[in-house]
Amino acid sequence: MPDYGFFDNVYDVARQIPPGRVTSYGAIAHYLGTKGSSRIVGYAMQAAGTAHPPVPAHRVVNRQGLLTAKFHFGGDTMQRLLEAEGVKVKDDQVQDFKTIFWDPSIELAL
DNA sequence: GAGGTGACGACCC
DNA sequence: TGGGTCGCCACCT
Repeated sequence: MPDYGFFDNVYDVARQIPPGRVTSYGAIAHYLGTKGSSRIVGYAMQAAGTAHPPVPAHRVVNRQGLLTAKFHFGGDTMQRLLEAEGVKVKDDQVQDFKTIFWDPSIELAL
């Protein structure tokens, strides 16, 4: 079996994010039990573009709901993807962030 | 084996 | 309220 590390764990959670919803790096890290590793989640997302199967990293934003990953996607690709799912984005910031916020520690806590 | 890096978060002033 | 600084832990070289 493959060496399932922290990255794969992050990918697994990110893939469970339903369309039209977004989550934060800290939320995923907290769900994994390592909230201090919020940076690791972001680092994992960097490799998410090369991960298989692909991970919807565009649904993951920072704690402020800001599209920090947008710079890595290149252009407005991230915003376009979110808007295509019904997520309203303005000024690189997710509108009604707390409303569409998807917390794995709650949704997957069952 | 050790050092450096990083798509963040929380604390301090 | 806003800006700046520190910490934090896994992956890569």
